[in-house]
Amino acid sequence: MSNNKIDSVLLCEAFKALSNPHRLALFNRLMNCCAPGTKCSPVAAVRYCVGELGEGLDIAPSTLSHHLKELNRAGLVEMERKGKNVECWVEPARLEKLTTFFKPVQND
Amino acid sequence: MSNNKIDSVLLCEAFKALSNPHRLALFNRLMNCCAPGTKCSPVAAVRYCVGELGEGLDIAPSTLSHHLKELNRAGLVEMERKGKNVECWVEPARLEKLTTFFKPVQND
DNA sequence: CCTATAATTCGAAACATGTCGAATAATAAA
DNA sequence: TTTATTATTCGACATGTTTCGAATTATAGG
Repeated sequence: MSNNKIDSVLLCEAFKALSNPHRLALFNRLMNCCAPGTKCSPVAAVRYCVGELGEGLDIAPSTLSHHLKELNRAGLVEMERKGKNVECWVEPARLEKLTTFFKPVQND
Repeated sequence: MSNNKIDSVLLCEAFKALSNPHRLALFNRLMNCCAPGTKCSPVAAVRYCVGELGEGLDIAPSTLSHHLKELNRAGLVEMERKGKNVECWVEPARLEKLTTFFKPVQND
């Protein structure tokens, strides 16, 4: 099926990225981008800029930048400069990998 | 709905537990307990003992014990002594929490 | 009780991570 | 060009993590 060895390395890196409270909060903010009660596909994700994502988290800009870089390195978050800002959004493909990991094997 | 603050702490601890290659391998072994192509509910999980789980991982018994303890602390794995051995199995409730985290919010 | 097996605890060493402030880079606007 | 805004890089420090071997505990069987 799929290359299990490579997959587990990618998975491990994703989990490591999400293992920090600040990074989990940042990722969660990006993932649940829509108003509560509103349907929102992760593909059509809203693009926060770096500064907005850190609001209320009480961490230095340098620390925020570092965490976003980690999420990006892990393949969970994409980033693109847009003027003075840098926009961020969730990578749907990697998200899919994570969801399938926890599902029990089913063949029917 | 659910207490978001507590949930994120639990999630974070679970991700931290899975962020180590050895621990991810151990958890994966416990989760995919059934033969490939066989249906296997995580509820009716096979119970490996500690020593069996570490086979082929090339780590010291003390290290193995430490990692299992971490998985247990994170609420991912349950453990119970059975004679000389200690049996381990996946906690289905926590597994459910992880699967739902990645699902996009849907109200319809 | 003594021995063997399975697992855990403890202490130490090497290594990785989270955090900050200061300095730097990239862009926009006056 | 100069200034303001947004974000990143760098170096440093404190704290955590991973790993091992040695000692210890728990249990079963002679």
